[in-house]
Amino acid sequence: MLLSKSCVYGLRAALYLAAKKNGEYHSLREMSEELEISFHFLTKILQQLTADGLMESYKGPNGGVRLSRKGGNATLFDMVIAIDGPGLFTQCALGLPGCGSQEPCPLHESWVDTRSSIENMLKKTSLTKIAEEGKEKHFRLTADGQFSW
Amino acid sequence: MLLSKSCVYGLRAALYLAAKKNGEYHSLREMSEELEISFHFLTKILQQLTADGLMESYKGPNGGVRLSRKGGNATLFDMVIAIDGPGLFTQCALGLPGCGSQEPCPLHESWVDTRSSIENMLKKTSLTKIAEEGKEKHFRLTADGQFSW
DNA sequence: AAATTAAAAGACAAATTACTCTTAAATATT
DNA sequence: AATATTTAAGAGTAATTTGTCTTTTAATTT
Repeated sequence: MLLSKSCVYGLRAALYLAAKKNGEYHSLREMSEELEISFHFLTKILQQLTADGLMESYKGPNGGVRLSRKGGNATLFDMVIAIDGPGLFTQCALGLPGCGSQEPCPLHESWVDTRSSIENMLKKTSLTKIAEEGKEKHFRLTADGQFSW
Repeated sequence: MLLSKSCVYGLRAALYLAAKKNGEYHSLREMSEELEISFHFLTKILQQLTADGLMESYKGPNGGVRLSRKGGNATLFDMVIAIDGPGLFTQCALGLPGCGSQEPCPLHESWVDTRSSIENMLKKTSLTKIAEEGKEKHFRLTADGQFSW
C-alpha cells in the first residue's frame, strides 16, 4: 500500500470534517460510525493531527474535533506527513541509504518523477477546496458510498 | 513504503542475477552476503519467484538460483506482482472497495494517473536491459555501494 | 456539587510483516 | 556408498502495525 491504514483513516476523517460546516465540532463517535472506522483507533490517529495543529479538539458535551484554520488550508500531503512521516517522499524506492543523483539505484531517475507525481496529487488542492468539489461531485468517502457532503 | 521489504529484496536479487552472466547459478549464500540480506529470508522470497517461473533453482554443489528466460525478459513490475501482489495497481488510494470512475473518491482521478506512473516506472525496461544499462552507469544495488556490475 | 458527555492517555491484544532456526530433499563429489 | 553442498519446507521468534479496553481529565448540564 502507498499509505498506511492509519494514514488513510486520518485523511478520510479530515475530508469528513472539511465537508461539514466550518467551526463545528464533530464527535469521534459520530465520525467513527459514519466512516466505519474503529472508534478508539480513530481517536488515536486524530490525536496525532491535533498535536500537529491540523485539528482542534474540545472535551465535554457537544465537544469533538474540527479542522483548525491551518488544517482547512492544509493539503492531504500535510496530513500524510503528520501520520506516515516524510519517508515516502524522501527515500529511495529500493530503500538504499546512499542512493541519490550521484550514485543512483536503477529506479532512482524515474522514482524521482513518480514521487513528485504522488506529492503533487496530495498537494494540489487544500482540504477546503476538495470539500467544495466534493459537494458538487459527491465523492465517495466510505465503502458503502453513503456519505453525503 | 511503496514496496514491502520482501519485495525490495526480491528486486535487488533479480537485478543481481541480471547483472551476472546468463545461465550461471549463484548461491543464496553468496547473494545474501553481497546484498546484505538475511540468508534464510532471501531464500523464502526467491522461492516465490521460482514458483512463479521467473527464476530457476538447482540443488547441490555449485547449485543456486538464476533468472529463467522468462525472468530475464520480465520487468520489475512482474517481480513486484509476484511478491506484493497487484493491490498497488488496482486498489483505491483510500482503500475504498467501491471506488471507481462512477463513484470516485477525492483522489481517484489523480491516483489513476499516478498509479500508471508507478506502473510505467516498473514496466518500461526488462531486467536484461537494466543490467546492460547498469554495466555502463554502475547503478547502486547495496547500501555501501560496493556492488560491481 | 453531582452526574453526564466526550476527548486524552495508557495498557493490552490481535494480526501482519520481517526474520531465524532446524530438518528434509536433491545433487555432486569422493 | 558416504559425505558434502545447496535449495526446499516448515516451525518458530521478533517487531511493527492495527485494533481494543480501561482509566483519567476536561467541560457541560442538572
